[in-house]
Amino acid sequence: MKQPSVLVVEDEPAIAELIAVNLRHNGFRPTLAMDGDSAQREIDAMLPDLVLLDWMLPGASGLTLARRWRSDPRTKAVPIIMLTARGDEADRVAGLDAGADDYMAKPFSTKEMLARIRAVLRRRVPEQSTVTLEIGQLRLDTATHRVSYAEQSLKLGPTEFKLLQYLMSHAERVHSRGQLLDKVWGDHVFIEERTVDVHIKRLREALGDAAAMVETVRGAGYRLSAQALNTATPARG
Amino acid sequence: MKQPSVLVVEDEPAIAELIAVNLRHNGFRPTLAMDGDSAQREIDAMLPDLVLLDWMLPGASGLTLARRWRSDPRTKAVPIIMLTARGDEADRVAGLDAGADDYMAKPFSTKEMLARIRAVLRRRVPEQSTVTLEIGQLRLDTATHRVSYAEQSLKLGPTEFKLLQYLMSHAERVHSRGQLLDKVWGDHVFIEERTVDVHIKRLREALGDAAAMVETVRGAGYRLSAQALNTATPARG
DNA sequence: GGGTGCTTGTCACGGCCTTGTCACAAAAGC
DNA sequence: GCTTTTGTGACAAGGCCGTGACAAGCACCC
Repeated sequence: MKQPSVLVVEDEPAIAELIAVNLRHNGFRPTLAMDGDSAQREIDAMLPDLVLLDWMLPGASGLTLARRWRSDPRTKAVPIIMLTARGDEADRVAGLDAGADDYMAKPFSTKEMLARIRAVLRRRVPEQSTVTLEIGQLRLDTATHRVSYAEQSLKLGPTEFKLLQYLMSHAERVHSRGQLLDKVWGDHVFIEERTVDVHIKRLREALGDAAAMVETVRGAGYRLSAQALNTATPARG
Repeated sequence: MKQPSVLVVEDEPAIAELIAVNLRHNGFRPTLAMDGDSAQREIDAMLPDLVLLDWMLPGASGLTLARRWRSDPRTKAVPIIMLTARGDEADRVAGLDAGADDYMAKPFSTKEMLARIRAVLRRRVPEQSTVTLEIGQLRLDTATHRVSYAEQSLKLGPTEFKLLQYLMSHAERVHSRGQLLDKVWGDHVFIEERTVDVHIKRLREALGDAAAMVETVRGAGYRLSAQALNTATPARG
């Protein structure tokens, strides 16, 4: 899951905004709802990956919402973390009973919030699939995070790894800088297109003998090709 | 696992017998214990594959037993399902805190009980499949809880042992901090991801010469590798 | 019961690596 | 020759990771 969406149901604007800022800053896409009705509308519009649900709400209480969502087949699987007032243990119990996956007592730290969110999300995601990509003598294994060329192990940084992974899974095809930014960096980032050039250079450095497999297509972008090695530099006239 | 053994700790004879009958009918081998002391004796005599533990017990309470078993290296890996009285949800929280893998509120259906038992057993399977793990010169024996490298015996703490056990049973593969938290600590805990780093450090200290086998994969997680010792510093660029 | 030692989770600090950007050099196309 | 596009070295900022310190929890022992 690249950018998990989180629906934050919280009526105090200050707290809601604080939560949202922290979520956004840590790779989540928060949506805000100030009361039960708008929360329901948000849920109807689009299922989030997770709900942060305040216990005390104007309109329908958090408990009611949790119960309703849990009984609806469409929303049943969405994890819910309840936010309860400090020391209000009875609420926690009722919250868990209503089907919440976890609870947090206010006030809570940003770290705790993120830890719990990640833990709850983690539970839903099955083991990542193990894929080995192979183009010519170039081999990339996502499970072991290893890259090798002609049995020789190569060392690349995180970004170069992702870049190569994308190029290998779409080999023999030209990708514009914009497309690479979308697919490798994510479709929300604002990064200079020329930065791709720099990472292509770093990738070529790391690839060593296999550097020639990364072809430049002038005016269009880059391409990974198995053919490139043979037709490296045809004789010049 | 052919016929998983289940220790049923329950003081009401009628309920205990009902559970036992259902278990036997569905391919399990139940053992009964009516109180905390006899439960402890059963555990001492033979490790079951799973424990069904009633919260209310004469003698040591279920909570105490769960805590004790979780802190003992020998019994730490045995999954525990707590049985709580209906409406006594505060107990659930405490039970999960004490390290229970799951809880069931009485009364529960046979179907639910079997489903939860199977789910918990499924989660633990990898640990019970192997007795002696061996990667390179590193050897780990789950039965005797001994670890050695090049015939040299090593001493590691409980958490480091479990961490190494998981890494060895999934060697050469990169595991994110989140995955390690799930598999080694359990998926009901809320622990800082950075805490994994600290235990990796402690594991490396304990491993001595074999420390290099524990590789850091920047931006991805950790990996146990037999090759790590040979390829000390692969050339870059 | 209180002390002692071990284990464990958290934090803060610091160092090293990664990364995005720029400026300029080199190459390609016209 | 001139313009456009791409390669590349340098660099500052930030992120990631290793590590020592510390406090809380717990078992064990007197």
